[in-house]
Amino acid sequence: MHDDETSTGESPTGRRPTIYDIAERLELSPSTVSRALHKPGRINATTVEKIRAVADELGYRVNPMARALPTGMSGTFAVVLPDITNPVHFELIRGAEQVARSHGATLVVSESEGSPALERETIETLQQSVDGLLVVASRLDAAQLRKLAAIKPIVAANHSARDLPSVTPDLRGGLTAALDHLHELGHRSVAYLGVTGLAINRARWDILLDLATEGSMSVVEIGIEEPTVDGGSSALRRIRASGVTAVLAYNDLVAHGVLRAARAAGIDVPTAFSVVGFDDIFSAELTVPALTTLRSPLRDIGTKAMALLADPGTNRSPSHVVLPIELVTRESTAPPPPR
Amino acid sequence: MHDDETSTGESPTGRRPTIYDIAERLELSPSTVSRALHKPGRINATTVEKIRAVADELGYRVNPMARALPTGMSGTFAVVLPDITNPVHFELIRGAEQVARSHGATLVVSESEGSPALERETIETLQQSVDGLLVVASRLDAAQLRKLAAIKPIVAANHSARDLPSVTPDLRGGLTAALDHLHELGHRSVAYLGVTGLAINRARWDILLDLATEGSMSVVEIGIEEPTVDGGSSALRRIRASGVTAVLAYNDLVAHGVLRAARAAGIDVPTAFSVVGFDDIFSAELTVPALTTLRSPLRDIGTKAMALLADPGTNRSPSHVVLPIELVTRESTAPPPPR
DNA sequence: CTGTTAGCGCTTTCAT
DNA sequence: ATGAAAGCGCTAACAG
Repeated sequence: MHDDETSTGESPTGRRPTIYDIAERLELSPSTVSRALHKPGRINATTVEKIRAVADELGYRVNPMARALPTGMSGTFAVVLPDITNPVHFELIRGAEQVARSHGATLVVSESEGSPALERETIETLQQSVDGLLVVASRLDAAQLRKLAAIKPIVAANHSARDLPSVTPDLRGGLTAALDHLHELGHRSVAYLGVTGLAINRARWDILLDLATEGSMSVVEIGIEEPTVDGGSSALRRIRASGVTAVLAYNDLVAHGVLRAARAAGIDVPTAFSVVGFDDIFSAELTVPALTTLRSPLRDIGTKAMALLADPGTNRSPSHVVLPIELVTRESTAPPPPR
Repeated sequence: MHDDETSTGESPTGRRPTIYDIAERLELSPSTVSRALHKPGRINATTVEKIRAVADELGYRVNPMARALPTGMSGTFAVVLPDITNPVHFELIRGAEQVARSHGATLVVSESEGSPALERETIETLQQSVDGLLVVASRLDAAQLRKLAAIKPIVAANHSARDLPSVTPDLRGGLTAALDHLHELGHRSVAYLGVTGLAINRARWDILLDLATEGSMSVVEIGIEEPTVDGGSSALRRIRASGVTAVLAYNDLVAHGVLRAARAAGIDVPTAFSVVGFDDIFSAELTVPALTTLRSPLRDIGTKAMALLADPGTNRSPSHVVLPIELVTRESTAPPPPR
């Protein structure tokens, strides 16, 4: 059996060829090879040809490390986020990955486990080897981030940071739509299921407070520990005790948890109370009842944020991009029970 | 407002200090600093102290790039997978990330979009800057992978590759359990909803064929294009046409799709037919009916695979680790309809 | 225990 | 259009 049918015929040795190898082969200087490969136009067209030919005959690839040393540019960007397991982040990562790739860059993903200290540590370490960082749902405050950004550009995704470029969803718009929807259905008192201690949570709560004051809606906060399915489940008793007729969940995972707990307890949603999620992750339409949720433009946030980051013209100026949130009405919201 | 309360007092300049800066400050040689920081025991304890002190006074961090050049070790590993968006990969990535971190290494995640050519390209590029690769659900054949592995170690995760270390779930065991379960319920004909053209798919199908021959079960394959929710939905008509009373889905996403389509068509699962998923992603228990599924030890696969990869003693020897699969029985399976 | 020297692979003046 | 040489930050012999 012959299994040698590879396109690029790399040498059998375990060592990758360098520009020296190809320079030697052609009796040229390494600098010429370097230029031929990366500075179009500055070298005789026919020598470029030859160099190219030998390059892929040898299966040459530039060594990004070696390249990064003199230039200070690594061609890689990092995204650091609190929890890589949260489906919310995936579309964001994917958007970012796609844009990074279109710039010929690589993406590094790193998790900070929701710890500010670890987040800081991660950023400082990563800064040595990337051209910029995408910080998602940071647990660090604006001042710290600004200071870190002095070394390598940082753009904030999914949370705002005063002095940094940021890409965020239009929380106010989205929350308004959700509250209006609930109000139209007849609800007058809603609970917000938030994760205590997160900056983004505070922002939402503030807006909700504003909105409630404006409209004729009463709103209470029910704090949960973790933005997970289990976190949501654990809140059921308090939801029932609070007497609200609708709940706004921190995210879809939490909403899933509420649904699961309600179902387990024999409580029908949306008959007993309505549930609105946040994010519209893929499973939101698969539950029963299917989840009414605020669709956050995750993919676009990732795309936009990476575009800002990859462009030297924008990655330092604090431009705040705000993307619209859409209310997706499904089955988990209905008029409140008569009382 | 004073906002200077950072722990490590880094210099106001945008340039990170090097070992030269700290060597100069202490009138030592750079190599002493290098050793003090990374070769414990070889340097006078008190000088190490001083060096440490100056180091974090200056906010020093090693530059991994500079370090990688002479050593050939970058301290980063890559995981390349077909689709970063597939929840199946979440836990695997997370497991890998955790182990990588415990080795002080960074993880790069890269997507190949299911294209063999792009996968190859991605691997070759990444090889220059990582110490090893975790290739998940590869679309490349064993020969190609073996050849690529000549440069940097590759371990195969979630699919086997003859000459490479691999970590895979016990497909045969799992499928046996699923078929037994179905058989006990009274099913005698099942369809396998596979993604045509994937190596791992072929493996499953072969096992299924084996198993069907052994037991008294007839099995047909229904091919779908993509292992996604939509892919699953699109198969409903063919499932109904085939006359089978149970279906084994390629993964939970596909199963979700079948459930969704059935629900939309007013067909009740499991009354009309049973559905068994694969993987047990977090949303499997949230659907209605909750999904009976084969729980693949994703997290452990990630953990194990990265452990093999990070250990120079194991990352070249083709050890095949097989992890057990567990059948999780929920609501989507029941006796077949009487006929 | 510590200093000197050379180089990792590539880019980049400065020459020619 | 091409070459020579220096250097990016760090490590690794090889001396002392």
